[in-house]
Amino acid sequence: MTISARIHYATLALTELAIRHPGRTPVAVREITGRHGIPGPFLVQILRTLRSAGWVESIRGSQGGYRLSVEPADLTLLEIADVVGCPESNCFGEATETPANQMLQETWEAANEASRQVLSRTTLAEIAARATHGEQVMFYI
Amino acid sequence: MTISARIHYATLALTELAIRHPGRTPVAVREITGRHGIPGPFLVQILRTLRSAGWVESIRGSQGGYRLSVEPADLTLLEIADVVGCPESNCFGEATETPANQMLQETWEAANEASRQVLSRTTLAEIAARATHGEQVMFYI
DNA sequence: TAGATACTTGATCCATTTAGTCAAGTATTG
DNA sequence: CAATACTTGACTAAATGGATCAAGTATCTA
Repeated sequence: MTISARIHYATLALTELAIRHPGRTPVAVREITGRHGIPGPFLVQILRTLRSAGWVESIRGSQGGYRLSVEPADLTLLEIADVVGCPESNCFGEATETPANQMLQETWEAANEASRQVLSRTTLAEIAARATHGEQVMFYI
Repeated sequence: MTISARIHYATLALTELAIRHPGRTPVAVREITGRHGIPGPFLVQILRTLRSAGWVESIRGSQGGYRLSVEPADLTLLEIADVVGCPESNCFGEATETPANQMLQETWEAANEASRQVLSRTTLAEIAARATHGEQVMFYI
């Protein structure tokens, strides 16, 4: 579970959309890239992935933008990382199946699973809630 | 904590040396690459790193090879991964310090720490012991 | 209906990392 | 002296991650 910039950006963007979720107003890409330091066209690429995952929907034309199409509480950081990140190919050492090899594979797997557990316990809603706390916007909702 | 082939190979090699540790006989590179499916010159490169970490010593000349210079029980998988793996640069998002950004950084860090915990709880000695069990060599020592 | 806004798509590029190789050299043993 | 085996440094090749561009399409507003 390496957290790439892609995963980080994706989560930031989703957080932004989650904060603006209640109103259901589309948020333009430029608004997201402006607030966080995300390179423009790169975010577009990431949003494409998020859309094909069914988590955001896009509205074209003027006044268009992106909008969350799932409940923030239903989306965990693990799911985001799995969809946006790379396929995770933890399968070396197929060649020789020595006991040492197998034992190690299991340990690597256990370590990986531990970090996945952590990510699966945090939802987008929690991130958004705590993020808005910091910005003192909580009280205006 | 991505487990690269480099880390996997390094641990396999150290395990091999740990098994042969009691006798203190040097083990040639070829013996290690033979038993596990490790590409020859690549392992040499890895062993160089292990030597500069002070974990193995090399004996030149005929009958030479590599030998463990630490106790297997004192070496954890985490230490191996840290020395052999890449430097781990988890520092994106320095640009904007939004609350969302900070929260995420903490969560990524927590996930990473969880997997490090797992790796820190397994020692080379345990791997070696269980590996020899499988090979039924335990009884001949 | 024109024009501005904003998403869509596909191709492309660059830098870094990872994996793996080669060759010339040095030390040790028998 | 010859065989064995480590030493060193440079080098290549493929994959991945990060990022950009340009031409196109849809929508709203004046």
